[in-house]
Amino acid sequence: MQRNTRQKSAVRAVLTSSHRPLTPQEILEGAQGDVPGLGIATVYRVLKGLLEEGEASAVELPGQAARYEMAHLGHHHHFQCRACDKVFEVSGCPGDLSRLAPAGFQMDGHEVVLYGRCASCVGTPS
Amino acid sequence: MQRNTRQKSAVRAVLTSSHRPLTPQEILEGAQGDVPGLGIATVYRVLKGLLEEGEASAVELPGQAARYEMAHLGHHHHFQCRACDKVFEVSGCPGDLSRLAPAGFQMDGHEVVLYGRCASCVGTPS
DNA sequence: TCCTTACTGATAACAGGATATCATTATCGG
DNA sequence: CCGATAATGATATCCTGTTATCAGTAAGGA
Repeated sequence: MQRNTRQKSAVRAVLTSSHRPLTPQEILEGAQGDVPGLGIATVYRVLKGLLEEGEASAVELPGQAARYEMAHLGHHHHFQCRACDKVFEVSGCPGDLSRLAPAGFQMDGHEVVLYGRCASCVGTPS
Repeated sequence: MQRNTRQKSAVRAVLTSSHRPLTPQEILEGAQGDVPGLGIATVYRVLKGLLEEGEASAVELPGQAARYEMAHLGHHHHFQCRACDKVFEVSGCPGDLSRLAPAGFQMDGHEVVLYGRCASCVGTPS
């Protein structure tokens, strides 16, 4: 039987209110506002459950630990700030890139990551 | 003083002859053809040197350990085969993607990864 | 050729991210 | 309100990729 716990709700709330993918650590810190004693193990357990149920999805970027976001309908990409390392959603998509695939290769998907400075870090010295 | 060793030459040769980014493990196995006793520590040491001198560059893909390739001039991307996991070079580029960045963000680069099946894995059952 | 010392190989140690363990807590059907 | 048990928190453990250690080896200038 599946129970509704304060911990699970808190994790879900943090993911929902943040409109960018979060690391388990960020989720932990955010959810501890609601559930002070929350532990990192629980965050991982809840995330695992949300992934299995399709409620959340993992976001993997080059050279980075996985981040998590609530599952959205539709294909989208991400922007990583080189100053604060936060990852943001990007709604657009360059479109069909299969023309780039080498001859004889069969392409079925793509990932795009944009890099630069987010609105709050523009102008900040590196 | 810097010495030219058989180990260093072997690593360089493997990277040069393979036209795709290789994991340290793949480099080890390839270079052991030339230098049977080669150890993984030496592969990492040589790679570190090549990176510092700009001879090689690291290729990081989402959720993957770093791979290495000899430094090329020019911007390019990669294709990862979902069947054999090998990574291949892609010469094209979708072009300027700054229109995708959220308003107020300052974009200075991008990464694109294509997924699918490489020429040798097309038709292979998953 | 000899000698200095950079380099090597084996392996222990490390790093971090994620999972397993286990006694305790708290959810929720009855 | 109880009681069975799912879920939790603290922490040990795992895991994989990478680096440090150190005695032994070999590159290359003299």
